[in-house]
Amino acid sequence: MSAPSIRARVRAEMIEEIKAVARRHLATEGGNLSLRAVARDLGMVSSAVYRYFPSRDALLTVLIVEAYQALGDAAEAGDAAAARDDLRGRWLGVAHAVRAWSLAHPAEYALLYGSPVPGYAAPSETVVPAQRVVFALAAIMIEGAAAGRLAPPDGTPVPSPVRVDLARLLAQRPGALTEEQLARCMAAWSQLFGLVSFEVFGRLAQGVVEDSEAYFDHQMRLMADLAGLPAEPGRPAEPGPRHDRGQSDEPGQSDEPRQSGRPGQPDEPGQPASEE
Amino acid sequence: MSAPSIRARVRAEMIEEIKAVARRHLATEGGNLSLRAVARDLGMVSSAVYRYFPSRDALLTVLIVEAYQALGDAAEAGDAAAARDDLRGRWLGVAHAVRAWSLAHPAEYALLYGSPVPGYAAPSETVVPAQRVVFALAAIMIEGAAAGRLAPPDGTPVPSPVRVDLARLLAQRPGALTEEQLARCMAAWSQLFGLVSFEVFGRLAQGVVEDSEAYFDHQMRLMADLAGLPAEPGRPAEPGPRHDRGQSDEPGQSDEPRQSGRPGQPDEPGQPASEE
DNA sequence: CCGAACCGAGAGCACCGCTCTCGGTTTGCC
DNA sequence: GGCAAACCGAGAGCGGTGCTCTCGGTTCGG
Repeated sequence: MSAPSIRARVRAEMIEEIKAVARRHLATEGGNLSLRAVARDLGMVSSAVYRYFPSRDALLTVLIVEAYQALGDAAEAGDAAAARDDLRGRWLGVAHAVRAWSLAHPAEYALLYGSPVPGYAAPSETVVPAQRVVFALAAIMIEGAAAGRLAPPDGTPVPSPVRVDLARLLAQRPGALTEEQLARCMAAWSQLFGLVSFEVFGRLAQGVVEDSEAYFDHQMRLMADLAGLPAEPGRPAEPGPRHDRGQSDEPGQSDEPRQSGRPGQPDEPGQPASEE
Repeated sequence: MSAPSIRARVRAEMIEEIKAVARRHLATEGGNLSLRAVARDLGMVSSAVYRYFPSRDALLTVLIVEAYQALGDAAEAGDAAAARDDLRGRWLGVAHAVRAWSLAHPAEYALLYGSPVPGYAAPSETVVPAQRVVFALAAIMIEGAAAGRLAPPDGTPVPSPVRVDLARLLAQRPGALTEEQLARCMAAWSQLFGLVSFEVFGRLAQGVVEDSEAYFDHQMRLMADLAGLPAEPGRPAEPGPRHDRGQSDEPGQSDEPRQSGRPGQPDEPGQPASEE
């Protein structure tokens, strides 16, 4: 079944090689990918690259799509690393996985969530993979709601104009969330990327927050509280979110070096039992 | 008093003119400011611009600093527009002012909160003006705490490593906030810029959320709940943020259409840094 | 087997940030 | 008032960029 001719094979390999070198350049240099430099690294002349990608933006686009996929994979792996009924552990697993991937790939993260690149607008093939992270968060809440383990939202109710927008979203996907719960899910989602953007783009670590991983962990726990996720696995929802957490372990994290500063206890920063 | 010679005067005017044209280019074209194009618009040759700015990055830096000032001015004006004891109104005023300025100046916002530009690292003169927004939020909470009008935080307590970081921050500035409250303030801060980044960079309005201003308003109200801000002016804090008034629609509460896009009150973006 | 498709190299275009040199003007000091 | 020094704009030029086009050589498929 090797219908693909030799030429087609080397073409596919060449495309992969160009993407690999481009990704490497993106990692070492900044976000301004130079097509000529990539060609130079490959021992080609710049015009030869145009046999494989019609423009530099096209190259960037496929890198963006693949970066979305990698980020989505990491997020789902972070979810899968926790026990199914440990809703809060899964939530934090997704969040920490997103953060770890982003810190390990800052230039690609900037392509996804930084300023849009000058000319081009994110093409349509990016919208689906871009939704995987928020869907991962929503899935956890949906499961919790189905199991009756989500604390009922209190506080400001959703006003009508927002309610219709959210209801339209909810109608698209199966799952039983109220508009209040979906709004909280999206709050956690934007909070997650706000935090990661601050950290990746260096607008946080001006010596202000020393232990940025523990800070991030706490912030995402606040969002878990907001979402109504139970603090412990297997328990039904409690109206007042308590907090002494069960297993200390949990994240796993699959790939990505995680570079968490200090190893040994990669996640779950020291949360002392009651107080200090 | 005109000690500045004629030459110095025209030099200062020239600098202002260059900045103005650069800002215009930034608004019309994308974020990749072309120094040659700016020079062309001024009827100069590119090398002449180097008499006034040592490099393109230096030009960008002063634009960044002034953009921080303009954003800070807008945020503080948004705070000042509400009655002093209407803590929630001030909170929402700051948030909506930040959003309005950012939507009105997307390219400058991208300089401040998007991907860092390739080569240069934000110089030190940007850190102080960059803190004005979060300080505005913190000031509201501090006043609320001093008046005993902040609902006590519930949910996950701050773990010790984060506590020491936050305690160091609290020691720098006067004001009586607990670490829990400061953590919530910073949550609202990152949430605010996460939301604005999503909207300015177009990662939200894929037809998903129709009424993005109402959505933003509700999200920031959720953060106000999280911060413990009282729902109505002049009332003391309520322990449990209740909200019975079960009408499906908003309570009286002056629905807060805020500067809803409608002109006539073009907000205060633009506000060119009230001079020094 | 041979035309067609594909491929890499090279030259070239317009643009970029930036440097340097060269005359002309303004300034400030003696 | 004169004059050196500082300042200024124009121009040429360097190395870099994305991209186009042409030209030979290779491979594919009918």
